[in-house]
Amino acid sequence: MRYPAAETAEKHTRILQEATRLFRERGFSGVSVAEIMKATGLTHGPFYNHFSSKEDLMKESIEYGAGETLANLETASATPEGLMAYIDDYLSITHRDCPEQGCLVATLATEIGRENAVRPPLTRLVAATVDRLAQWFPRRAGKEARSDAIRVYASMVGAIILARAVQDDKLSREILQEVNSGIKTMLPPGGTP
Amino acid sequence: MRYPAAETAEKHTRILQEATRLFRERGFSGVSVAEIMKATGLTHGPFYNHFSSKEDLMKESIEYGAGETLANLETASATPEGLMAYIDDYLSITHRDCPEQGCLVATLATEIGRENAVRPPLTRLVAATVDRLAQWFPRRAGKEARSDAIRVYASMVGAIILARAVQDDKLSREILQEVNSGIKTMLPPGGTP
DNA sequence: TGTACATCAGTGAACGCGCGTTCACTGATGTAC
DNA sequence: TGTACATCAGTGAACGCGCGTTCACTGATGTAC
Repeated sequence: MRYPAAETAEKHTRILQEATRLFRERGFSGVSVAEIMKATGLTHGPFYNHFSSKEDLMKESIEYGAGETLANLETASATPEGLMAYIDDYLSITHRDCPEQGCLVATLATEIGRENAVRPPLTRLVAATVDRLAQWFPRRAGKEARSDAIRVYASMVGAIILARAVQDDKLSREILQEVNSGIKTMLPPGGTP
Repeated sequence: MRYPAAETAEKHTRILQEATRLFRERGFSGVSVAEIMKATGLTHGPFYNHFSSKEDLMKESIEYGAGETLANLETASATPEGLMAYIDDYLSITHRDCPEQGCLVATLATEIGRENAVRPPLTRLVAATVDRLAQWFPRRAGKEARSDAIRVYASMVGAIILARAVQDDKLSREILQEVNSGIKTMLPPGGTP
């Protein structure tokens, strides 16, 4: 049957939201189209009324998630305290244990191959994150702001991946804690950008 | 038909080698049992003469690869120059482009869930790598050797994952280069352990 | 040493299953008059 | 404003396919005598 136009647009967004959540939780190949549609309360048939393929959804999902991620980073990095809190959250036990609400680079980066529609939006997200972080490191003497931003970002991504992988809570917490305190020594001691 | 006992043992190893190579290249779920067996020159049937399940192979594969990885690290880190070269290799374009010969943590860490036979051997690999690297950072004043080792390892893993994910060769090389030079400033300037 | 037979890794067809995707059909909505 | 009809998102069965896994069978090897 025919549905109101507003409902249709809303359902498109709902599929994207559920897909983004599930992809972050279990990866692209760990989630089926039917499961995503079930999470939105629909059967799997109308999926192809909204997206041309699963890969198309993956791409749109990354774009959707990247937009949210960058908006959060933008807001958080408006103040020095905000950026500190952002890094604390990224390297928190909560982020480690709840990937479905967390960084999509950390969960999905290894799964995209050399030929994949998901690469361009993910590339833009990484580039934009580096650019934004670089605005926060101009103060340290003798260091390039952008170099520090890249080092900080790489260590954050590496830390959350290692912390999630190891089956040893003590080691896992140690990784998050040590990388966090390492980054804090690089941040300007209270200055504004 | 029956085969010589020596051949059987050798085939077990060959399956492990091919599986380890393919898993690193395309992840656990990206490689089928039939494909692994084909790579060893056999049909897929006798797989279950060697392993009880695919997950069992994944576990043995990580153990096999971890042994190789740690042996390489042990040899390389016998001298300061060796460790430098090890880090250069890890953050090289070759390692970025040839995951099938590279670090299995970088390729497989995100794919293991919370309930997975692969976690224990991977945890041992991470713990052993941190322990080994920590032997190289006792010289810097005012820093804990183990803290530095964790920061270095996390940034290496993060850097290779980001460098592989982005579809932008300039940014990709920049990530590898900046993380590399960042680590070099942490290494003792030529001392022995 | 020669013969008869049990062993068991490899063969390859087959299994059940879940996947991504398709499609004939439904029926309330939106539109034309 | 009321009526007739075209629209099209949702339904749910079905598709072809590749997956992990199983199994009856093969036949050279290793062993018992």
